Amino acid sequence: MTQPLRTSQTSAAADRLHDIFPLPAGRTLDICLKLHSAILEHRLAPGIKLSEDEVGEIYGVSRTVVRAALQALAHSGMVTIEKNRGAFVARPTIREAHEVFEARALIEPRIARMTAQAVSEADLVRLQAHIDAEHEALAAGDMGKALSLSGQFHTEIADIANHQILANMVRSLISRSSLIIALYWKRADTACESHSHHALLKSFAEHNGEAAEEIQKSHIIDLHSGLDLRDRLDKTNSLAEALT
Amino acid sequence: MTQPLRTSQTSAAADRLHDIFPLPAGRTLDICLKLHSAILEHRLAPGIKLSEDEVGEIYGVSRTVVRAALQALAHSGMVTIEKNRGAFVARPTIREAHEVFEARALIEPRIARMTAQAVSEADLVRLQAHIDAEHEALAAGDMGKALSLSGQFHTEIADIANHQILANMVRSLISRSSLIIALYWKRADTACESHSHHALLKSFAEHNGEAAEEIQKSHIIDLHSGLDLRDRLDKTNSLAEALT
DNA sequence: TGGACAATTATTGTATACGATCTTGGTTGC
DNA sequence: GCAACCAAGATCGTATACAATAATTGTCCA
Repeated sequence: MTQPLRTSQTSAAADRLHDIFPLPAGRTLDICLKLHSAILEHRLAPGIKLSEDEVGEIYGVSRTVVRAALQALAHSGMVTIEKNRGAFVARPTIREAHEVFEARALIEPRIARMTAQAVSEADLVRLQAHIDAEHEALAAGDMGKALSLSGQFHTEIADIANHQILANMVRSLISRSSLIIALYWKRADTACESHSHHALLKSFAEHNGEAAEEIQKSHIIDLHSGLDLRDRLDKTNSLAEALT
Repeated sequence: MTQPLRTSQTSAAADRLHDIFPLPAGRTLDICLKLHSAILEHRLAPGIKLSEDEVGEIYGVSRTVVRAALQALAHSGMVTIEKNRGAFVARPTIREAHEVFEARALIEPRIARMTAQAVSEADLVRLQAHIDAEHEALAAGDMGKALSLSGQFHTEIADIANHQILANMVRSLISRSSLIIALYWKRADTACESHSHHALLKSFAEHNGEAAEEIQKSHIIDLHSGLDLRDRLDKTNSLAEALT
């Protein structure tokens, strides 16, 4: 297909994102993707209010389209909508955080196995480039970008597996993981991550599904353990953290 | 909590359904649930057009709320929306059908294992009552109701497992399964199904997670094999099937 | 001075109106 | 007679206006 006009980020990743939002391409989808990437890049912190008027004015569209976009985001778990109160960037609870990573630990290893079977040479090259970019961002100290790329690595794997439904589940889980990491990440070093990704890629190159599954499982569990999910004041408003 | 006014069907099932649609309770949610159950009960066949004006007039609401409801249903995969053409009850492709049951075969056995651990006496009683109702419907020859109850049985199990994210995934998959069954079911006898459900319940009563996982896995695979997913004209409009 | 109540303000929920796009039926030219 | 084109109708996409609800702030009384 010819490259359609795309206003933001890498078109490859953006194109795949269409699958999450079952919206006929248009302004609504644009707003969706913009808010989505803003949240993924941690430019919109969890809990922030997304006023319809405000968002509409920023992007130059009516509340109607903003509403549709917010509802779409709500369905993917990135936004919560409260009746007569408005939409907010989601603040996953500790419990949700556990559930997300448990779900990932269930689904992604299976995906990895499928990917090891279906992967092509071009895919391997693309994944390697992704890892390089991740290293690069890490070396530059751009932690936010590194984490974002790390998530995209997982979604790319899911795409290669050629299983749309599981891939969309993974995508949704990874989006939520981004919010969870924004709230609960404790580990300073993400070096081990890159190592996992490299090992995973190696197993793909060897078409070793068993190994890929095992590596991915360990990797997810490792990520899970990298969160600080102790029961500190969970329901704290932004007020409390401003006063610490 | 006090029983809120609920316009349709059993409140227990309906209450849980709220989780699928992240909408603040209101007319939009009502329409969503009504269309949802209509589709699940096979009263709306796959492919049927859901005109905004038409639906709005039926339920006495504006197109605005109907639109929101249709978009919500689109997110859950029950409805497809085509730009400038409208919304239709989804027609899962053969590929999607495979994917749905593959995903179920991955997730539901794990859920079953968790349920075996978390199940209470009250849960067991409720599940048994569900099986009885299923037998009853089957004896009465009401195949549609039996299938609907069969699906609800799976969602109830997911609720007991106490894992919201996986439960919602299962709910979504089962909703789509209903559409798939409407399109591709070939097996005349569903007796084996009831047997599986009974065996599952027994493993729950014994808190035998291993057994529950294995039984559920076999059960899902069995359901999958009960579909006629040969490559007959897949993209057929309602026209072709009207001329057979 | 503290709390409860009431009016104001702001924001969302819903309906309606208008413009854009697609479908459909008829007409015209070849 | 056939195909292509054009116009009319219908449906969706979007914007705007009004109504309903919740948060806030100011005021009054104990």
